[in-house]
Amino acid sequence: MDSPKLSESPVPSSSASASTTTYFSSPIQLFSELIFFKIQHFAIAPLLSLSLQILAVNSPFSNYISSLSPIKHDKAPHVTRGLLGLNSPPLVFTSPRINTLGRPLSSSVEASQNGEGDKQRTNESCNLERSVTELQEGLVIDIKKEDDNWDNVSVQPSSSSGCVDEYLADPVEVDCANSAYAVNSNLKQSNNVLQSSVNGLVDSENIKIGNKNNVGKKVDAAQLLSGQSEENIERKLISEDKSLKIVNEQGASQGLSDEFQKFESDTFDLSSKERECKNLGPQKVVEDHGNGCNGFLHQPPGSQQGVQSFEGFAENVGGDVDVPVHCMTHDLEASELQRGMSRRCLQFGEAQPEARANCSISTNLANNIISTTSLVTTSETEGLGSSHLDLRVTSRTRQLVNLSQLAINMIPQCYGEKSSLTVPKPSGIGLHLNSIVNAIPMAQGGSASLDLAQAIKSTCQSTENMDSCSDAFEKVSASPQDGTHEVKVCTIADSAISESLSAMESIECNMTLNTKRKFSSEDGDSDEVFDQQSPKTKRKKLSNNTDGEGCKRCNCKKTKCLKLYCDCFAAGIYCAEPCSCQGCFNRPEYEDRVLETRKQIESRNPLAFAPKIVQPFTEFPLSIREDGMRKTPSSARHKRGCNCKRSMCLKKYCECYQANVGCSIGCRCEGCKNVYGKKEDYCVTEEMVNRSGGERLESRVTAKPKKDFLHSELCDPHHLTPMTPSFNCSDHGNKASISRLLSRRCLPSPESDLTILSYAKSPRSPRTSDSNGMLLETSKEKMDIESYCEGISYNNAVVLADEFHHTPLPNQLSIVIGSSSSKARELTNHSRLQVDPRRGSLISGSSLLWHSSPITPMPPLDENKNLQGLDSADGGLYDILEDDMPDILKDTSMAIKPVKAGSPNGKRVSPPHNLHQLGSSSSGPLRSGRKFILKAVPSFPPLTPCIDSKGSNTHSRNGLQENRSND
DNA sequence: GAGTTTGAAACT
DNA sequence: CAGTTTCAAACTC
Repeated sequence: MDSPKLSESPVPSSSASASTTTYFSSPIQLFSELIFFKIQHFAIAPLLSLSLQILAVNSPFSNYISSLSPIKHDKAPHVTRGLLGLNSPPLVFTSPRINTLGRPLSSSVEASQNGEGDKQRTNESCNLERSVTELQEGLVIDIKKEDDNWDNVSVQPSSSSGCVDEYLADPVEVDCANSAYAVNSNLKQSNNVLQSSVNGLVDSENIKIGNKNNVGKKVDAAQLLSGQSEENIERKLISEDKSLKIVNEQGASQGLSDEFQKFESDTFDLSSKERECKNLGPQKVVEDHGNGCNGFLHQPPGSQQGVQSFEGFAENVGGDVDVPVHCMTHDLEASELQRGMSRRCLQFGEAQPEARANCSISTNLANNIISTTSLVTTSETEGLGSSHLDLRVTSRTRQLVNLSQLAINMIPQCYGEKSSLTVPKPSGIGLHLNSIVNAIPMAQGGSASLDLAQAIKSTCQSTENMDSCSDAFEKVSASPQDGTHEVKVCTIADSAISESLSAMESIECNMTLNTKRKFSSEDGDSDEVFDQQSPKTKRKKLSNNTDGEGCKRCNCKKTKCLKLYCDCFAAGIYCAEPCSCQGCFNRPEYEDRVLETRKQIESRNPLAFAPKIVQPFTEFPLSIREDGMRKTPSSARHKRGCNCKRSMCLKKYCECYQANVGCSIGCRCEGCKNVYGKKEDYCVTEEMVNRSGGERLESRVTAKPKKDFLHSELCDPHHLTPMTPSFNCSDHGNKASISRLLSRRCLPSPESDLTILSYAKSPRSPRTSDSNGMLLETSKEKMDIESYCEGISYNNAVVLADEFHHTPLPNQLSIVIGSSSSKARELTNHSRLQVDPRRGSLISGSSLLWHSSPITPMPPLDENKNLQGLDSADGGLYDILEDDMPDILKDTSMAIKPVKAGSPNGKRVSPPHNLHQLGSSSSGPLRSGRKFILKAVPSFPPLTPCIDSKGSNTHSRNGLQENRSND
């Protein structure tokens, strides 16, 4: 796809116009081609496009300058352009996808036309240095002029690059995902910078941001006024690029970008820029300018090596592109630039905490989400305090930059950032390994941070939520200051969550929570007050709140909320006002203690914080679904099973019943009468499945039901928890249970993040079918809501499926099956796998979500399989996606649909008789890319070990379960 | 609201 | 691993 587009765009053009260009005429063309090729395979096209743009920008810019004025002054603008070049990618981001390429291409074309390509770059780099000084003098005006010129030029190219736009769109997304690093720190600045850069560099057409011109100018002017060097500007531009990407993605998907940008621009511009500038030396800046886009791409380099994550990949791609380009002219410079970029990244990371205070859309949230998916270990989270960026980078690198990440990026950063600012503490939330907390800097009150993250998640999950997010952003933007921001953010997030949940019945609870939280946050030490409150009063509150039961909280008296007895602690969330606990240590103030305790518990039982409800792995395979075997009994089951003796699994004493799931083989209950499904029935159904279509699954995954559970868990630990909520909603009408699950586990708990899949699955269960249509709908809505964020989990699932399909069975299977012991590992593995394997697919998927990307088609197929498998018979996930999923998700869903709707034969989807077959069938043109990704996956150091461990764990568990069943 | 029941979690 | 104790939620009155 990309290549053709490129070929089109490159087609000749008059040098004077510079709009059209001979892309390939110059060596740059070769690079570009290579880049595109890579991009196509990896779905990293956006990055490549960015790099290309940078190159083009530099060259054309220099040309333009040379032509325009003898004065080096022009160079300065070039420098700015170089910066802009850096920005140019953002421009692409800013204008979602579309025109960015065109401009860069045009710029590149111009350069190529000049025939100087590399030379120009070198010249530009020199010019950049000059320009740095000049810019301070008042280059701004020049830049504007240049921008105008560029606009003219770019416009033409843009027109030519209709296809390119599509590419760009994807790249943007990818960039966003990749940019996660810088995003945090840069987002704030990036908005303004991007706007400015866009104004200068990008054509007005490309830029979709309404205020960009004004804002960007303001920013530039402000920077100049402030006396900051061009470096700052460049840095800003870089950051802007990232931020713009993110913003663009968001905006494209949901229009949040505008608000978000506004917010960011309002809050952050100068401070973050200044910070960045401080870190960067002028030389570095110059270098960066010289490389412009390259630098942007290079940002990740540090992570690239170690990380195999998508970002790393994208970065690598960018790096590759850059490298050749630089090699053309300045290898040394390129290396330096890369260094500079890496430095910037680090610096940004450092700066990020501060920036976070500004409440830019949070990469933090994204990180949190990602972390939830990736399951960053607590140890990782520990380091949060000082270096959020590092953690992020690592987590990100480990984690795959999936669509989920993109979605995460979409999530407002305000929360995390603010929290970080206000609270120096490391992300406290990380209570659950599974949970997002780890990655996020939860400086804020633990509960609040958790709530925010959750809220963000929820908001992100649903399109409606997106709206709420936007609203929240607006609100945040409205509140300028950090402290207030935090509170507001929390409230907003809560509100958003509540909104999303409202459909789910938990609204009331959320509202109360929100209000309480608001008060608490506003008041400052509400927690203390709350703690001080008598348990009775608390209980009253709880009872009031718990009318819907969504808001229930713990009432621990002796455990100090540091044991699994405490629902809050078990859910990985901090205790909050609703809790009536006494002597509670499950609070942000005692984060260290909480983390330690968690570690201890996890050391004993790695799955202690894993979701208890698991979707049987057997559902995963499509064949089963097609057969319809699995549809009947609710697939979701309690991971460990209950041990009821007197309640007959008909009361909430029974965890299975409480989770609205049927009992399974794993249960040791006596006289089971579980309404959702008796243990006996479950065994029967399992046998049926195994006999009929289960063979496939059995061959690879598991023949035994328990194993299925384990596998599902292992594969997607997150899946487990989520499932329950849906069930709750559907069947009993146990709003309480539902609300509880939703409020706690689904929303607040990190587990919930992953739940999407389970939710989707849950509908299948007969119970759900039995449940009222209303309930079902609500469950779907819930699923939808969460699904958005859970896109991550979704992606994970997809990845897993892809892995099954693509990778040689043994390894992948091992990965997928990965022992339950380390869910976090699994998650990380999955995420990684996703990233790597999916770069193509996932990215595409993400791109698809955000914008249709050329790559998407391929991934969907795999995803479809995965989804199908996940969805099982009902395809609840599918439905969910269709219903309320954001466009992005819808896109993915769309991709998925064909698979489901269509016969297994569906276009590219091969009938999934066996996982192997699926894997083989799934690949299409993208396949190569996927394979590539897969290869990359193994390279991830953490993955393999994790996988191995998982595999062993799973097996052990399976054995245990089997033993139990035998017993 | 107090007390009882229940089963998971923790401990030995 | 099994048995016991502890704990907090669920439930009953």
